This record gives sequence, structure tokens and C-alpha cells, in this order.
Amino acid sequence: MTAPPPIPARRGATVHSLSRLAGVSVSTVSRALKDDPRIAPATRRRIADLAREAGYMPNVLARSLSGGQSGLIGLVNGPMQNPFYAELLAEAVNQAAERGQRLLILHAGTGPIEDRTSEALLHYRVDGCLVASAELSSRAAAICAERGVPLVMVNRVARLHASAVSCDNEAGGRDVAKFLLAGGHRRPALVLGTVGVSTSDGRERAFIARLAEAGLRLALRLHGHSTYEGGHAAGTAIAALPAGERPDAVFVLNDIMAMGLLDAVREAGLRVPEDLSVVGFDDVPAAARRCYGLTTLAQPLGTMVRRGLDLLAARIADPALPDESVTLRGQLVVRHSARLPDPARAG
Amino acid sequence: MTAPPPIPARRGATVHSLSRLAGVSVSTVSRALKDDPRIAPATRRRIADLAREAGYMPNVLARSLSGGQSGLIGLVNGPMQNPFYAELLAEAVNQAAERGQRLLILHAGTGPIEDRTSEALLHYRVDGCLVASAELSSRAAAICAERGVPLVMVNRVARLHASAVSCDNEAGGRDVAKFLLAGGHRRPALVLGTVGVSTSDGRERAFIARLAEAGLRLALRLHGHSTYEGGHAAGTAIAALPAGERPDAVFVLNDIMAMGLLDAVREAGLRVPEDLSVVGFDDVPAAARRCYGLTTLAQPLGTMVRRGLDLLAARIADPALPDESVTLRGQLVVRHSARLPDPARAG
DNA sequence: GGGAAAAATGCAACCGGTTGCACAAACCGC
DNA sequence: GCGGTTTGTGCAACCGGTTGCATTTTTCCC
Repeated sequence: MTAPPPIPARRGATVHSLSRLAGVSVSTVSRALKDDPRIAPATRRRIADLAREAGYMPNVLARSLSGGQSGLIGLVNGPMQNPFYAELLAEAVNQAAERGQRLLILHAGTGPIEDRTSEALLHYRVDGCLVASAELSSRAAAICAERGVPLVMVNRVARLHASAVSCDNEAGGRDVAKFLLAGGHRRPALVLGTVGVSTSDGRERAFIARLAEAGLRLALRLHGHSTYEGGHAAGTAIAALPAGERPDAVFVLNDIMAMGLLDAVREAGLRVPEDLSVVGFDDVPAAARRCYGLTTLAQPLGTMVRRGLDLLAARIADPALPDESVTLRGQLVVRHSARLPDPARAG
Repeated sequence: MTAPPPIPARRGATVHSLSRLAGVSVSTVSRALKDDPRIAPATRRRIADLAREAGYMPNVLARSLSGGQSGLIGLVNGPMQNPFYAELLAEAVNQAAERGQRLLILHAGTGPIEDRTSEALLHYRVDGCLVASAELSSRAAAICAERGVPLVMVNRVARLHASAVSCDNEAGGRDVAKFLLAGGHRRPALVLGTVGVSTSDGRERAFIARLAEAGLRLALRLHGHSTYEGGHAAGTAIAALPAGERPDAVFVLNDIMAMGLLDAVREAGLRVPEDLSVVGFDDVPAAARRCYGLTTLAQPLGTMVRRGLDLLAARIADPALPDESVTLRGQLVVRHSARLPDPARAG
């Protein structure tokens, strides 16, 4: 025997039906349900009871029509095959829910956003939009700006009219370079993700710059297209090189590619990290698996999403706020896919 | 000293502003934009031009308020750490977009659905809802039924008042059993996912039944909690058994656990499939990776989502349609994680 | 007991569309 | 030149809430 189920909702209770039931006006009902202090406490309670009994559910659509907010946050996400984006989405869904907001998924995948998609953003009057993937077309961004729909890029550097939260990619690239240099690597390689993406540039530039300070240059520079398969192909290519020409370390610009690369070089018979050190970027959950043990630069995803929603909330409350960029420092997570710095030499 | 500045309400064009511009009534504008044949073609074109020029975007919220549909489909999804659900979401987003619908994510994760979440489903007046995860509370389901919000379960067997699309779990379990039997395995084990989930039951029952026909019983039955870690733990436990007591094959009820199990038994020094055959369920993309090469029962995910949206669309159009269950046959994808049937014996 | 301030509630407009029905003008045949 | 269709538009109500302001009721104090 379970607890008696609550009284089933009557079909579509509205403020109107409640006002009839309570014998008051709709405005009184509306205010009572919001705990407006102008309504007598007794009335407020009576209406609240009635509402519960009737299974009243406010119609958010109607509410947001009359000037209010929809509680809808748009999300433009990257390809879900990359666990980084899967995790980002989960994080965003849960954090948004905590704030009483819901996520409207506008896009999930690679490739440019269709016009229809970017317009949906306006059709549904989202309060704001989180962009974690492909640049919005400048047209869409312009429209958002004009309509006062705040845009926040996550894991992207700000472009156009928008705020942004991103990892400190320069510091990340530099940290990886320092780590590899300390490990005594002399022939570093780089595997790029998606070309033309703002986050990659910083990582690459800083990595190369730090190498240069140590008098080193890239031994190799490959494209991994931000996929497991691309990383695998890069790994196969590296493993195929004669030992003398082969890099002794690879910085792979994101973990999904790094995992592909690791699998490929091991399949080819190379030992990691003895023959080749591998460092990734993101720290997706799978990177911690024993079989990968990927040394990687962890992005503070939870915080990134949190700050992204914060920026959004602030701009929803006051659309006049200027654009703002937040940069969060990531942290190198050392596992066993890269040779560790030699204490003797480090000291 | 500074009074709160009135927010510059620069709203976009509306049917009202267009009607003023065009010198016609709002109803004419509304109809013209829908290509209502009752409006003179000349007027229609003129208004369409005006609308384009003004960057008019219909307010879906307002439209759906007055009886229309919102174009919103709710999604209750499982934990995104499981690539199956990540893929399901991507598939749903894209297919919904093709139909001009948008996905409202109501839930993504394990655990029961909070009441607030299930209520959001009604707040936002979604046209229908796809449920791929945890059972909705019966109360929520009842409310949906009463309000005429169609519910379709995907990868779940129909319960309560709802339609469903699922893989033929019985056939799947049987196919796996047949395959393992043909491979000459005599000590089959089973790793369960989440307890009490409808899909698992069928797989388990049919698997065991088919084994029984061959005079075999389960050598072992473990819980993997539908996570990589759970699968890993199960693998470690299996590998720790003395060779004589160890199963020679494991049917793992989903791929994410199977991957954890594979990694664990290999870490423990067992060879797959020589010492242990492993078969999964789902066929997530990672299962095809060389390093896993997981033999698994592929669920026709794309079709499942398609049929799910079909069922939903039909019920949105006609809420009186009876509940319907669609069962799709999965297909065993043979890779190298399980010993193959011996041709001599099979023939 | 009367009047003003305070408290409680109602009226009506508005958000941005949709739609049934009325109405006006142009067109028809006779 | 007159009634009867078509054809093209407008009026107004409605969807389900919110909110500024007016109105009614109560409270309070002298």
C-alpha cells in the first residue's frame, strides 16, 4: 500500500478556472500564486490549496508572452560523439535545472548551423543561448544582439557580439610544453583538431612559443579533425615513421583524438610512454581509464558551465551589460601516457 | 540617484507592426503569412516582402498559446556518460530538426525524475515526449495521459499509458546465447545493468532460456550498474577467479559495461577471446574500435528514434490513437571479442 | 462617529498570435 | 439595374497569464 495518490489533475486548470472556484478575480489568483504580499494571507493560502487540488500548472508559454521570461536557454552544442560535449550537455542540463531553467537544444553536431536552426532561437524566445560549438553565423549573432538575446560562448573565445567562458588555452599549451620539456623530450609533435577554431589557436601558439624558448621546433604537425578516427590515423602515421624521424612526444589538442592516437600507436607496437609520450586536452572521463591513463590538461567543465550560466543570467537581468570574457585556468593531470620529468634534471 | 533606466524594449516586428506598415489588419497579416488562399496574391506578396524586410520572426509561444502546437518535444534521457544515450540524443535532435521540431531536454542522468522535472513537461506544453530513461513516475504519466500529452518510450518496454519503441530484447538475448553456444562455450556468465529496467529483463530471460535448452545454466551473474566502472569491477572479479571456476564467456547487457569489463580482464592478464569471450549489447560507436572489437548486438538506433517520432507525430495529430508498441529486431555484429563458432561443428 | 490611511481586491489592457464570422466590394447572369 | 455569389478584409474574441491603476473594504485614530 503506497500513499494515497494526490488528487488527479483536472483537465487544464487555469487562473480563470481557479478564479471561478475561489470566487475571486483572475488577477487575485495570479498574485496569490506568486505570494504577492498585497493579497491577504488567508486568501493566498486558500488559492494555493485550490490550485494544488486542481493540479494547476502555470502555462509558461503564456507567462513569457506577457513580458516575462521563458526560462528557456538555447544550447548550440558540438558533436556528441566527443564525450567532452556529452559531458558539457549533461552539466548544462543539470545546472540549468537547478536554476529553474530548461535547455532547448538547437544544434548538436559538426558543421555550420543551418539558418533554420539559428532562427528557432528567436522563434522560441529563449532567454539566452549557450554556444559551445561552431560559430554562429554572423547574421544570427547580429539578430540576437539586436533582439537583446544574450549569447555566451563556452569553450570558445569571444567573437562578434558575445560574452565567453573559456579555458586559458595559452597557459594550457605552455604548461604542456613545459611538462614535455621537463620530461626530456626533444622531438615534439602536434595533432590539431578542427581547423579555424578559436580555442585551438591559443593552445598551438603557446605550445610552439614555449618550445621555441627552449630552442625546439615542432617535429611534426598533423590534423586529427577532432575525431577518434582522425587521431587514430595520426597515430598510425606517426608509428609508421622510422624510429629516427619519429617524434618522441605528441600534444594532441583534445582527448578524443588522443585516445584514437594512443590506440593506434599501441596497435602498431609502440610503447607509451617509452617510445612516445602522449598528452591530451580536456580530461574527459574516459581519459582516466586505466587502459588510457592519459596525461591531459583538464578543463574545469563544471565551472565553465556555471560561469556561462552566470554570465547569461546577468545579461538576462540587464541586457545592457557589456560583453565579458572569463578565462579559467586548466590543470595538467599527470597520468602515465607521458614520460615524467626526471627529478634529477628538474632539480 | 539614478533611477532604474527603462529597458529599451526594442522588440522585433510583430503581426501588429506589420499590419500598421502594410495598412491592413492583423488578421490579414496573419493569414497572408500562412499563404491563406483567401488573401489576394498581391497582398500576400506585399506582406511577405515587408515581413522579410523587417526581419519578422513569428513568436512560437504566442502561436501555440492560441491552440496551435509548440513544436517542442520533451526528452527524458539517460546518463550521458553512456555513449548510447549521447548518440540517442544526437539522433533525436537531428531527426526532430528535420521535422521542424525542437527538443526540450527534461532530464539527462540516472536516478528518478524529480517532480519538478516531470512538471516542466506540462509547464512548457510540449507536444509530446520521448522517454528513453528512468520510468516516469506513474503520477506524471497519469497527468500526461489526462492532458493529452503523448508519451513514447524509446528503448523501454511500454508500461503505464504510453507507446513504445524497443529492440526485440528476447530475440537479442537468444541470438547471443545461440552464438556463444555455437562457439562452444560451456560456462556462460551474465553481467546485468540497471536493476528493474524493463529492457534488461527480456535480454536476461531469453538468454537463460536458450542456455537451458542446451542444458546449461549461468556460471555467474554479476551487477554492472550500467557503468564503465561497474563493468570494470565485474571484469576484475571474473579475472580473479581460479581458472577452473571462471566462466568462458560473458554476456554483458550493454556496451559501456562491456568495455569496462574488457579493459579489466585484459589488465588482469586474461586474453580475449582465448580465455574469455565477451559479448555486449547496443553497438555504440566505440565498440567498433580496434582496441575493443566488441561483438555485440546492435540496436537500430536511428530507426528506433525515427519510429518513436513517428508514433509521437501520429498521436499529436490524433490523441485518440491507442497505445502502440513497436519492436525492432537488432542484429549481432561479430567482431573479435568472442570466440567464433567452429565451422566444423556448426556445419 | 467621521475621515484618512492602509489593506485587499477587481478592472482592463497587454503580450503576439489565430480564427469564426460579419461585412464590403467586385462580379455574375438575366 | 437588381438580387446572389465570390472574393478579399476587418472585427473581435480567445489562448493563459501579468500588471498598472482604480476601487472597495477594513483598520485606526482622534
